[in-house]
Amino acid sequence: MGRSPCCSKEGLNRGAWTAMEDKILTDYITTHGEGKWRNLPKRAGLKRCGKSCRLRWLNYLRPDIKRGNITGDEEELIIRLHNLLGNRWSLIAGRLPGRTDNEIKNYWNTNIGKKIQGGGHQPSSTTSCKQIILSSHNDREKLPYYNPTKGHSKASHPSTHKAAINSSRVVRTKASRCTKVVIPAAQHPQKLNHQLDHHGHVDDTTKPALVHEPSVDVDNHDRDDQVKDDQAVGLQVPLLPLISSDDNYNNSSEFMMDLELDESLLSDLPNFDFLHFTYFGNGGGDDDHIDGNNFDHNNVSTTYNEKAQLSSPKSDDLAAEDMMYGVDLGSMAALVDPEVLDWIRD
DNA sequence: AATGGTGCCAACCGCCTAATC
DNA sequence: AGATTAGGCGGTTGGCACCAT
Repeated sequence: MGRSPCCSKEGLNRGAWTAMEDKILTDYITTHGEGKWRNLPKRAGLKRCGKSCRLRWLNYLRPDIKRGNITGDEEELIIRLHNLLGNRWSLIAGRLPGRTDNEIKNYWNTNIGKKIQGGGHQPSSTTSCKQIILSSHNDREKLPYYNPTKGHSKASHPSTHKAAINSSRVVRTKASRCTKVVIPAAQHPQKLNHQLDHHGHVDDTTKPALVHEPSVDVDNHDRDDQVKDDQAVGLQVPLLPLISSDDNYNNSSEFMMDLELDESLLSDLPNFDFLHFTYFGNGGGDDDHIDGNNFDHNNVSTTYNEKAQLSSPKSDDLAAEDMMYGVDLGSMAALVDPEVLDWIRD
């Protein structure tokens, strides 16, 4: 019944990989391709667990991996995505071609977290981490962040912040297969004019954000395949969705789709505190400022909920119909595409 | 030069979900 | 349908390098 065991851990090598092991693994995968990790060690002649082989390949040996020198743009992107997704390192890594989830996780724990904790962060680019985070969550700085200066003290380790993160306004996602296709609102071409190029800058020539094929497992889908898929359908892969004040809330569906919103994420929407989820904007105080190089916005600080209330009013019956999980879908209309709402109602 | 503290990162651990039988 | 496992993920840790004293 079921599958046979992955591997016996007895007699297997552990710890750091040798150059010879790396070569064997690389040669084998170059010849036979990825996957079948369970049988790979035996076939390749490695005394390693398949799981270990997979990890070594994905995090270190893949030819397309960029190592070290995380740029300021990448750092900003990591911060923004982490702000939205929390410790979903694989999702964050999926938006940073050539970067691994492990690398981003390590970078966060050793660099960004410390900078934020210190409060005096000045990243390699012009925008501070703190500014980026405070721009959307002015109270986020109250959360305890990992302080690496204490080494591996459990008292200061990120794991102790799970509760804080889980209780924060991070959108929680789950790894699951996307079974619905949501066509972005292409009828609003002006909304598609602002995408970030791979340097985090606005690219007015960018094509629409991608909508994945329905059978694609967006969470587990390999990011390189994802990029290939994106390119295959002639779409540029935006590294980060951009909400502009010009677009107002109307492009929120693309915003969510670009973050690979699936059913599970939608199911988490009721837990999302829209009331306090403010737009990134460059108006207001210092802490509410985003570098204009990346966000050329007007002074926007209206919350999604406020936007929703400004949107089309609904009758009581409709309002009742639209209540789901205690959330007014009418209010959510400001956040998601109408077609998405229809689908949720179904 | 020796020692201790700290930072960094590769690798392991344990859990979860989908796949398989 | 239920049991079992592979693959994937985030959390955690061991060990090396670097630096200060």
